[in-house]
Amino acid sequence: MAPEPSTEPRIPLNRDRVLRAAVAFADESGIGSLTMRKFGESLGVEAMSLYKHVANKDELLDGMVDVVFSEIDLPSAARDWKPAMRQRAISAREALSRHRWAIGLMESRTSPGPATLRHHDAVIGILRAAGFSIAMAAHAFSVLDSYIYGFALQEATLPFHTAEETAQVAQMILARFPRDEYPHLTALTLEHVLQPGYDYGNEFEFGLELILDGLERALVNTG
Amino acid sequence: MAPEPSTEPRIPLNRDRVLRAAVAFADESGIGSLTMRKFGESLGVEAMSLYKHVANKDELLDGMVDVVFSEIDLPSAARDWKPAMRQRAISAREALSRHRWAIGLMESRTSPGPATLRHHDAVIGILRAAGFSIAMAAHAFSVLDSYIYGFALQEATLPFHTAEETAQVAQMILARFPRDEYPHLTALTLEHVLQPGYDYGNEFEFGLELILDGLERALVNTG
DNA sequence: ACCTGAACACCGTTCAAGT
DNA sequence: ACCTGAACACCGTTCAAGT
Repeated sequence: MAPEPSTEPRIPLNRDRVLRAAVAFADESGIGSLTMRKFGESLGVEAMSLYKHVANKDELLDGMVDVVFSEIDLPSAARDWKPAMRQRAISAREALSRHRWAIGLMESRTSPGPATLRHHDAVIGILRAAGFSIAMAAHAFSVLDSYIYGFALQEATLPFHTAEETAQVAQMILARFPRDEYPHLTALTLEHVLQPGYDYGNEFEFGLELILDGLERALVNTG
Repeated sequence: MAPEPSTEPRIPLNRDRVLRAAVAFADESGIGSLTMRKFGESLGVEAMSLYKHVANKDELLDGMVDVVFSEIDLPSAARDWKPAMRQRAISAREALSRHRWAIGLMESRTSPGPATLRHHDAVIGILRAAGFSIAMAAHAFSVLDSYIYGFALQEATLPFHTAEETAQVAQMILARFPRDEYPHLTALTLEHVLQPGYDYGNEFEFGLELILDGLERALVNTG
């Protein structure tokens, strides 16, 4: 009853809309500027109205991480386990790269949301169907997710994201200490990182294939 | 409260002492309770006195992470690359496990401290001496560190750290949804996680050996 | 029954006033 | 020249008062 005045095309908020708006806000302004007041203002509501949809800020942050997880492709059960795991790893990295604040939130996260649980369930299901024992499926899950999250964390930590920024930052760091204090780090920076076309993101696939090959070997040897 | 007795010799603060005290404070009370005021109070000084030793709170957090890195064993150049990398990985995990707040801080970290740089330099040096090409040393560095950090992140994220907590939390999560909603996750939890003696930390070595073996293979094949 | 402005108990950081 | 209490501009969250 009591319909909204149609002159005001105000779409009512709900939990889902709040979470998606918060993700967009963090993408644009950084998680550090996401305060209940400023975020509320961006939606045209008072901060206190947000508490209608989330119990508190922690729950908002939990929900945001779950939105990011929902963007990760569920691994396809129609494919062999290896391409399925490869695709979901790449998809996970892309999602965490689109929302760089997400990985830093995971440490303080209290409880996994439905998208997270659904994703974990699908991964375990595919590994089990491929013949991994329960223990080996747990091993595989652990090493793959650790790698994905750790890589995302390193990418988020990098203070540069373009070639120019890379050069600038590397020069600045190198200039801060005598050249012979960290000789190997200096050499690797000069001869590798500062070479044209360098992009740390390209390192992801090397490690991913190394791990997938290792898991294949473990599956063949011991199930 | 509890004003310092003027008879007690007051050891003057310096940057190093402040950083170490902050690490101990975060270990005990959690990084969430580390405010400049409360931390200052724990040292018997006003919050403003801390700004004598660190420019701001961000610099304090940066310094704390560097203290954690300084606790990681530098990899020994006297050993073969594989045992050297294994030992430093285990040492890194232990340090990050002792100071669980540290991994969550890394994402917002602005610039690496001397302990971090020294550590990176030693790792690259050992890999190069073992015959890894520059590109392959960069690959190895990336996959090893991603794995270590990601594992630490997952461990810090786990809402349980003892067997009883594990059982409690698992039961609670399982109770939250119908048993057939996440069947594989449920099965793995019941048949693996809730079995006596389960400790997620034990998963670390499986992935570590898998990665070290993969790197050895890559070294033999391509340098 | 709902909404929200004001208030509360905090933050990090600045700075003028005091020694 | 140093130190620090008070102040400033924020926070997340509560709640009584108003509709």
